[in-house]
Amino acid sequence: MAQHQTQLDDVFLALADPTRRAVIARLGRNEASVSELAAPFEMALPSFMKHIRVLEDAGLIHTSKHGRVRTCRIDTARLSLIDGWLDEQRRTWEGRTDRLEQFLLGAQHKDGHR
Amino acid sequence: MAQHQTQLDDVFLALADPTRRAVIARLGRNEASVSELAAPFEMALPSFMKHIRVLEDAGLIHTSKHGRVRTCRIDTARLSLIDGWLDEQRRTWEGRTDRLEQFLLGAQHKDGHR
DNA sequence: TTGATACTTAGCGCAATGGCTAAGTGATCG
DNA sequence: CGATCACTTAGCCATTGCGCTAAGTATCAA
Repeated sequence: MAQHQTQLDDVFLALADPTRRAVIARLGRNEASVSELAAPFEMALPSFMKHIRVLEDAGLIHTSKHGRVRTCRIDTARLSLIDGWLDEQRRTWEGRTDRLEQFLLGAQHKDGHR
Repeated sequence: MAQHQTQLDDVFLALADPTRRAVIARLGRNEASVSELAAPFEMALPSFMKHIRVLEDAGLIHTSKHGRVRTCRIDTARLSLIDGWLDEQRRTWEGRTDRLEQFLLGAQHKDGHR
């Protein structure tokens, strides 16, 4: 729960960057090495590596090194964290609509409460 | 499309903070004034107002001022931007799975899947 | 008209982000 | 062995994020 909070922080923060979203989109197709992933971008490799690290810290990707090559894989489950949060919000505001309807239907008056 | 990118940047960034997610959750129930929204938090009002501004700039909420009270409302449509992006990713990696299955089924060899 | 209320503006401080270069490490190739 | 490749580490720098206080503005209430 408390952990859940900072997990969402990390996931949302990680996705708040076009480079990192592009990496996620790319890894959706298949796994890839760091340099394959970096190729489309103009930035220096150390800069790019920071993005990889951010994604990994957020749990959105996992990486492993074989020889001198680090291979990156997406963790699709982690993106579902967002689904969960979104669903929670939707339940809230759909509930709100229900109560609003009850209010509008039930109390033909002026003000019902608060 | 180009705009779409920075919109996602702003939305994800806005949600990468527990205070702001709490505000969104709260506004899911009903609209509220700034000071009503700020009440549960310990931070100073100017600090809190920055969060409101970030949410508004991201398009996640809209605000309007009547007298001295600024009222905030959620823009549920904006959260759907995220749904769109998530769906896009899912289509990508589900497509990947299909191709992987095709490969695995086409070439009956060693392992079935996973 | 005076005072309280509800922001609002301005500006400070510190930590984190996102870019860079330079130099290092450990494979792999010729 | 020596060169090359694929990162990796270290450190610098500018900008941004998120908190604060102090002071200002505009309502509204009495």
